[in-house]
Amino acid sequence: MVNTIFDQLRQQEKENRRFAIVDVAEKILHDKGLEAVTIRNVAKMAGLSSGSMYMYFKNKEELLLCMLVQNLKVLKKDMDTCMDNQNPMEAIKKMAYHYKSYFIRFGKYINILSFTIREDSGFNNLNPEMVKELKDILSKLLALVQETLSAPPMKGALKGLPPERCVPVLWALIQGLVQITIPAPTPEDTFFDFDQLLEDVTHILI
Amino acid sequence: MVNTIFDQLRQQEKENRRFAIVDVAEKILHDKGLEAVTIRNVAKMAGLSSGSMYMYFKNKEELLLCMLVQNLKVLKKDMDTCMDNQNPMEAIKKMAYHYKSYFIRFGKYINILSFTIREDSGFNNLNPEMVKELKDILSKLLALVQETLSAPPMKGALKGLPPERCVPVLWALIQGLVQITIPAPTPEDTFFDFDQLLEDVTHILI
Amino acid sequence: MVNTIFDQLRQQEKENRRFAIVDVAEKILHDKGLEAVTIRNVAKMAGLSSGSMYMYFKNKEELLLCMLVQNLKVLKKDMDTCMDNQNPMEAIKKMAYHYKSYFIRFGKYINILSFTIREDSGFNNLNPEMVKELKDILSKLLALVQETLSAPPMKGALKGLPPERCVPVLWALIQGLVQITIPAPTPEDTFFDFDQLLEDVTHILI
Amino acid sequence: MVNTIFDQLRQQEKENRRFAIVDVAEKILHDKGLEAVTIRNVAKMAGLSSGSMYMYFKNKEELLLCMLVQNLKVLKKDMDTCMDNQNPMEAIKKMAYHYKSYFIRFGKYINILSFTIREDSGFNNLNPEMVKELKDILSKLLALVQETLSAPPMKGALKGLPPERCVPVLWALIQGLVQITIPAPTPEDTFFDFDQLLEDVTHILI
DNA sequence: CATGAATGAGACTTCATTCAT
DNA sequence: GATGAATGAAGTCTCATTCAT
Repeated sequence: MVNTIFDQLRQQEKENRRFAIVDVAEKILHDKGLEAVTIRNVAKMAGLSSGSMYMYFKNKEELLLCMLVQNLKVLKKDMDTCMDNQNPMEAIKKMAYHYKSYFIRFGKYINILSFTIREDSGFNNLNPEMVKELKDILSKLLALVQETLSAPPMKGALKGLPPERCVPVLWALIQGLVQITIPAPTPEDTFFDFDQLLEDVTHILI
Repeated sequence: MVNTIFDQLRQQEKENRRFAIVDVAEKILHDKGLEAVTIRNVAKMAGLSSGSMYMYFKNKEELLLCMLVQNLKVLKKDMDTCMDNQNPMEAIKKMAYHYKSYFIRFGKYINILSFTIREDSGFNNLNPEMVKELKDILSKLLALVQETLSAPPMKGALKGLPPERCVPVLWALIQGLVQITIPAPTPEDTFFDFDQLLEDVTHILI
Repeated sequence: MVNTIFDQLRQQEKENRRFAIVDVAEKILHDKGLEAVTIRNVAKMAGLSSGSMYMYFKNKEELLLCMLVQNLKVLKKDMDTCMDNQNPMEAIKKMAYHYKSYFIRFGKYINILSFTIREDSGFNNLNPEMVKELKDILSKLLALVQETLSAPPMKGALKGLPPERCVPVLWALIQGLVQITIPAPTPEDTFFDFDQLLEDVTHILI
Repeated sequence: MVNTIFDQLRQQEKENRRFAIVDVAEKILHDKGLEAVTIRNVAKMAGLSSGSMYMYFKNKEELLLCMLVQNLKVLKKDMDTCMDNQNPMEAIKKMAYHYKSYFIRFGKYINILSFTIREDSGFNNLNPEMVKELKDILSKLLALVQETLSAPPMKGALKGLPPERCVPVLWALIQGLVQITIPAPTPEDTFFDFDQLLEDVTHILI
């Protein structure tokens, strides 16, 4: 009931530890793939017992969702910085880079759709609040892109298509672009080059 | 030692059974999701013992890879039919539909990247021959698209970009397009509409 | 060392809190079943930390034992009120109702035998004092029944069997009666009807 | 499809092993109590891996249900032998003994009601066929008692109460009787004596 | 060839209990 | 006194894979 200063501290500490755990989980995700992201592994790497994991996350799904949200927040923040740019085309290119970074860091392993479109794929135990938070961030991201596309120099660039219809076009493009240019560990397995492709795309778009 | 007619028959039979098993696996994949694709489930549905599965596939991974190859073959065949089309733009739209179909049927569950870029994520035991076959089909697919883009009416359409550079642009676009328009079970969760988006994209491209 | 007035107060307060906790535990027991009666759940519902539970109960077993004792006390009190009744047969019927109430409230979930006959089944860490208290109440309950059976109108009712031998007969009957008439959630699964059965039993007895 | 002789053998063997496992489980139940009846413990004692337990039982609940059914079958068989008896009162006494034996062996630990009245108490995953079998045996048992009570010498014994209403009275009596005379490990903790009580009850009943 | 019983590691999760603060 | 974070053992269950028959 009483919200003592101590409670606040505790709350803060808990939040920090959640961050730390998510960081560890992300490292495992990146180093060994999604299958290696088990409660046990994460706990061990984070230096706690697997039982303790459940103090910070209701279950494994929540941990994953947390990772996604955290990554999206970073992405959002990165994208925000692009807004200052005078040249919207430049802004969009930068956004593409940020999305690439996000994708390689996280999106490559877990698709955002798994959470928003839950269907049956095992995500049923999620904290509704967190799901809401997720959808919020998503909306804001889309709004950001739309805003960029509505800026004067960009307006009408895409053959006069209204900005709200440009957004999905752009997103699809960037999403696909990033995906097919994911760098393989051995260069000869990497199909396409991101920078070249991005150049070509912007060339076509305007 | 001797390559009798019998050996050939056996070989052929084996191949047929592999097909049959893969079909079953695919049905399970689509009906119940990736998690339900277990060796046991597939074996039971196919009417053989789980032990026998290992006569046809070295591993579970190989089964999955086989599924991918089989699906890519279908995609390839579907795409081939688009070539006849007089109008390259129409051809490309049709290709997009075929890709969508492939994606919903298979690509949605298992990303091609998991196999080509193996890295770590658990695919280490693959038959190199099959991996080679996979890459072959992939190349052919890309060649097909490129061919379409090189046809006279299309030539120079994308702001004069040479066809080999148009291919990835197009692929990225379609890949992303399909991905972000995946229909959710509840309509209100489906973010964008495939047909609308496809319209807009083609409008912009030419 | 010195038994100050403060110590007494503390003692009293501790006792009160024990009561409160047991009440909470009972509510959980009835609402969600025995499995939900965990130290954590009880603590949370009672508004204290799980660690603090151990200030009031040596361990979980003791909490359960405490619940039993408290319920038996209520049963005893309820039964006491039956004594006033002029008609012993009526008194006995009322007792049966009280026992039924006790059974549905508590006995159904935790059998008294688990505590008195400890043997093995996990109850080894009990406070001997409490076990003694439990046995005391039990004795008093039996004495009560015997007293009722010794009252003039009842005397000799059960074919002249001496009261002390009637007690177990009666108890067995009531215990069994209550048990086999426990109401199932769906009426068609409830085997027998308590009231009817009670009628029949009394009809036979006298 | 084809029901070969081999399949039959296998079926039989599987059945036998189920029996064996149930036996082991029962031993554990009796020796260490219900809480000790874990899949792990049973598997270890039976000499298999815990994973293998799931070849024989869909889940833990099914194992328990199986134990119950098996025990009820024995009880039923035992009770059948009582029918020959010329004297129905003797038959009933013998039934009581058999029930006692069943109760000490099994009923004491797991109440039949837990299965038939499932409510929420954790039994939700049961094989409906087995539940049906359970209810069948139960019905037959009750029918048996009723038949005994309908035999001429018994007819009208219980103050003319019709046999179908005598059944629950009797069952309640025996159930309660057995329950309150359960022998404690230390004699001084055993409240009442079964034989004495049974004598008294029959004395009263007729 | 084919079978399916068996394995054993490992997944998630819960909970009574302890202990530094 | 009180707290609640942390533990660690134990629970149920699944699954790819092997191997005697």
